[in-house]
Amino acid sequence: MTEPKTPDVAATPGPVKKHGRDGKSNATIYDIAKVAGVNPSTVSRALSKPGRVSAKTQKLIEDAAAELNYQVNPFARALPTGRTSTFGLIVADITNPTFFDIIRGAETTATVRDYTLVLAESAESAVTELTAARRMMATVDGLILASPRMDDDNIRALARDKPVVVINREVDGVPCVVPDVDKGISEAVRSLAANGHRKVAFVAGPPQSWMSARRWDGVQAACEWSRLDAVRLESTKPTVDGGRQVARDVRASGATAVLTYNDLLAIGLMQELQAAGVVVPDQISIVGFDDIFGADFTTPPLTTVRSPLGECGSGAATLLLDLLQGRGEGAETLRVETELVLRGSSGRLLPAG
Amino acid sequence: MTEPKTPDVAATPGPVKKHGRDGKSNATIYDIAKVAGVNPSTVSRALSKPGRVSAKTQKLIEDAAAELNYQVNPFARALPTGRTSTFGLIVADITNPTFFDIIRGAETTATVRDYTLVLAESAESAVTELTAARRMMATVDGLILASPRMDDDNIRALARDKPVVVINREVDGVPCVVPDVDKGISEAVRSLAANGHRKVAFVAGPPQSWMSARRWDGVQAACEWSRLDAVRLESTKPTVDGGRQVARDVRASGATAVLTYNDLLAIGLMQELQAAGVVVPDQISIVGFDDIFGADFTTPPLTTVRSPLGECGSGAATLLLDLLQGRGEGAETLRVETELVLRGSSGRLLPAG
DNA sequence: CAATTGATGGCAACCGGTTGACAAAGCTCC
DNA sequence: GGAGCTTTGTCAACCGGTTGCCATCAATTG
Repeated sequence: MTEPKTPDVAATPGPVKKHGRDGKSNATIYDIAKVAGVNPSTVSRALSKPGRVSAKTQKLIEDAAAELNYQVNPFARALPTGRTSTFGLIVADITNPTFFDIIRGAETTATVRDYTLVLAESAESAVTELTAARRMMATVDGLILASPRMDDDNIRALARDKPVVVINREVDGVPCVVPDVDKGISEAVRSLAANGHRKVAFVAGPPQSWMSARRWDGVQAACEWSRLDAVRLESTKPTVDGGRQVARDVRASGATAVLTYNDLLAIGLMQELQAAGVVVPDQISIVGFDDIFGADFTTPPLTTVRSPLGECGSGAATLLLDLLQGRGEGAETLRVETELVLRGSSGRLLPAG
Repeated sequence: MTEPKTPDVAATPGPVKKHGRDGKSNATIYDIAKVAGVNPSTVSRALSKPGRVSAKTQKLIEDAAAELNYQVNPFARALPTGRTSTFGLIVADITNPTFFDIIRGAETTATVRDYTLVLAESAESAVTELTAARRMMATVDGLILASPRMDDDNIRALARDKPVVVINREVDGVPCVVPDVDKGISEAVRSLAANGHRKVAFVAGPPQSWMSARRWDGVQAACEWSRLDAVRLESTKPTVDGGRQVARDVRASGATAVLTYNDLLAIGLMQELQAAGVVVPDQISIVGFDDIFGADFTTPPLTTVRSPLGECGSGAATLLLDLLQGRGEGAETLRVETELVLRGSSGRLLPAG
């Protein structure tokens, strides 16, 4: 049944492949066609073009397919069509828990809609990122870039080739999913103001991060509104360690409340301050960004401006898949809300003891 | 140059594909052959079989390929060969941070060796897992199963088809990567014994988890060695929430030290105990497993038996790729060491106040 | 100098599913 | 009963590499 069509080569069996395709799992539409007594192309149509063949033939073919437990060969399908039912997700840093939820959201949506997720990381390097993106482009139907580091033009160039969705950054002409930071930030700043704080520090993230710039803008605006002083501090890297390192600057700044570019910085900062005997939140209030996994493990648990990361991931995937399946608009930007998650690391400012 | 070979169909242009392959990025070996003045098959050989063509022709072809900035079409290659330069990783639960490091390790190794990682999750369901595995089998060269929930026979069945590597479980006849828990556990138990504890509770994980069983075995053995009492408690699910729920049982058990199946349980348990006014570690010592991201965010930071998860991921990927590239042995098991990470959640037992 | 050998490139079949063109069959309607 | 239209299935080309077999040609050897 499944013998090769060229009987002559069968004479030289060749090396026995340990994991050959000689199992029972490799029925083709030709096999089905033979069993059902129709032409292979009819089988193809029955299996992919709904309604193109008569109900009777349809059933015949489906039965045969089931009997042979047929599964399409994705490569054979991808070759002529270009469709792969696969999309790529490139994250700046797999180490960073911010992306965990994004990955999860994207993966879940992919599975639900019968797509497969392919994952890559750029190690925070624009060059690596572009390389990975190019490589992926060949094998996927579309691409999601989470917090991309490459410049806008490169992103648009990729988007010209296949659908691309960007997370955590706005790029003209490309569909994006961005948390709208204003609501969360203004909630946070108002809460700090209400607790008697007068001077707020913002610990910035990587210089090339679009989102860091947005957050600093938002903090400035909100502070102006609430008539608070805002100072900006720089971090070396957006990690727990970076947070520890910036503690000195924070104390020197004289601010009684700190917002950090992300939760990792906040956690590191809090650890270092507490180690130095500073009581959080009595002496300094700390507010992070993102509400990553583990943000509530700390003592006190971290107050943070939550970005719905899972929603970002699934939203981006949905946007992309809609685009792929032709029911997408164009380059629309999906805005998701941020909100303040009030926990223990921020609160009333007590008079210095 | 790149016009279709059937000029008649060009008369009916068809719908303009927004993301067609009409860009400049789709040179084929035929284009190269034309430029270099050789046969397509020669191009194919030059590009994949080292030394099969003369150095002169090789150069000619490589230049032409570079000029056209050619990239192989992975599908066209996969179709006749079955090779895809891709492997799959199925994790029980993307939500669970245990897998983050595993994913990262596997992804890094994949990239280094020019493979692509495809990710899927099974949502802790054996059925979903098997479905995902089957689906993947069609598109990957090999598979890594991290903490699989399906039974041994199904794993072996998959392994018969293509190379499979299992993480966090031992399956006869299949290469595995398992943390050797004994060292870490005995360190942990000895430390507890030295601190005056006499009764230790173990909070178990999912009943079908191989690793949970191993850890319980290890705890029993170590306790016997150190002449401690060991009691086993059950958790509803291996999460922070599950840890909270088991707090009542822990207190009722009379144990002064607890080892939990994983860090999430430990963290939840600690939160709940602290909320009830129990002082950790003065009244109860808590030891987790895995040393996941965030295990040191808690106050006190969590003592835990570290499994080198990243190493598991990269080790499994290496094992798999070696197998794929023919330099693997057979079903060898890679054992990685565990070690006690002593932090603040365990320590000397103070006399009850 | 002829014969043997090895290196090199070309030919053509093949992987498995897709799709435009077309023909046969079925159906309606006058 | 036949013209005209719609359904349904077949044919064959095609996607882009891979590879066994063979022809060619140059190099080596007796």
